[in-house]
Amino acid sequence: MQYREYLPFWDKLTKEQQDRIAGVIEYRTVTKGARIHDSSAQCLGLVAVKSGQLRTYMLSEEGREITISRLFEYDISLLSASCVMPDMPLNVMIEAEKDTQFWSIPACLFKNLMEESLPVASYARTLLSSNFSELMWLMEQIMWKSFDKRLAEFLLEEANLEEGPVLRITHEKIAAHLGTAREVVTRMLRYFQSEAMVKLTRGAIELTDEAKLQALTE
Amino acid sequence: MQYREYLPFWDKLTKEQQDRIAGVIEYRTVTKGARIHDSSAQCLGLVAVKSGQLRTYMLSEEGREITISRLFEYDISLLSASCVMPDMPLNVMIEAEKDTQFWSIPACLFKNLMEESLPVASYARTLLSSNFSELMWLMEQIMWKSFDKRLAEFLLEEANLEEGPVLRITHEKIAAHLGTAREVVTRMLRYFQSEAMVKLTRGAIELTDEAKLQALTE
DNA sequence: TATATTCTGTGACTTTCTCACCAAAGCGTG
DNA sequence: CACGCTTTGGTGAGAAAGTCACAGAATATA
Repeated sequence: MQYREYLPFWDKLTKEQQDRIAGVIEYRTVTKGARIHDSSAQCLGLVAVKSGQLRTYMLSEEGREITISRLFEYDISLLSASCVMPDMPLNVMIEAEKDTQFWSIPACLFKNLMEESLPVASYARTLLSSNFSELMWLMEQIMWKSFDKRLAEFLLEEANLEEGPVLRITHEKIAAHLGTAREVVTRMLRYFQSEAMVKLTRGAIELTDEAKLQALTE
Repeated sequence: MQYREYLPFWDKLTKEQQDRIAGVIEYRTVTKGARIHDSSAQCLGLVAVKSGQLRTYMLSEEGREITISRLFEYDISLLSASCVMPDMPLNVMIEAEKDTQFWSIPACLFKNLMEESLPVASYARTLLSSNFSELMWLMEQIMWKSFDKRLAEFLLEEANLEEGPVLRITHEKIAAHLGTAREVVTRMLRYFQSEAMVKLTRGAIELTDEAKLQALTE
């Protein structure tokens, strides 16, 4: 029942609408690494994260990935509802970066709600608009920033999430986040190490000079 | 007054709302090459194209460009209204690729309409969702497709627009559309010519083997 | 015609990506 | 522990794409 607080538009719904949600909303627990949505499967609908961490990403035919966005507690994603949106089939996948608990509202119900409730339509519009901005930002990064800057930024971000200077992540994963090849990450990290910005060990990266990394991003 | 037919949500508005639009809607005529919106200037709001052709694009600090979308008759864009959308300042520019006539509704009015009219909110949501899809598609192109395929696709698209196999466009412009450097375009075009797919002359490109270009894109 | 401007062509170099392969570290089982 | 297996990281060679500098050709303009 506590899902109300995770749905910002809840209070703006009629009793009847709330009941409809209550009737079909699903609560799920997934473990780290689980893939909870792919473009082939039927639509998951709206996803509201209760705890943990999800990652949305694009997947190429050759198996290359790039992270589009990351979802934390109280975040909501409509990407998985893209099937009710017009036209193009988006190759968006969602997987759990940590053990995660979330609710999902089937796409068809949410679509109906958007069509009959102004607050829901507004909320969806705001969300989409913010997703759009973020995608534009990502595109700017990819198009116009050199890889050393992008990697430095990623490492700092990651350190922030982990709340410590030691990241337990493989080069492979980093490559998937940034949409490049593992070798490229390895080589750049070695360069960072030679400049004393990081210390590399198997499966972990320790940031030894965050200021220097920060300087690099600018 | 004929702008009604260019605003798909017009019939769903109240008389009062229609009057408010009528009071502030602007009709403008611009000539080819004109820049009608940049991220610095105040918001243009919603743009509805009556005739001609507009191009929305991103601009990097170094002056590099990449085309995000192209707008033709009956197309509507909210990009220029991004200021009313949350957060990030988008570096989106709009310029006229041909002499163009369009209407614009100020962002603040449109924002109000979205908040009070379900059909308008719905329409905006649909538009945003479709913009998002297109941006995702563009990103896939950039990330996973080699440049020869992207260029071939662009040439064919352009030939379609011009309704003829002779494109009057410079390498520089193509580079701006595709987000790359002019030299890269020149070299690839020379390669296409050596393969008898195009014939190059100053300021123009003739497609001499569209089938072969088509084959390249797949 | 003379001059300026725009457009295209090219070589040399850097960055990023790809491919192929190898080595080291950890894991599980007998 | 010893053995093989899997995961992770390292590296060279070469291709693709972007950068820089400059030059020549075509066109516009004076």
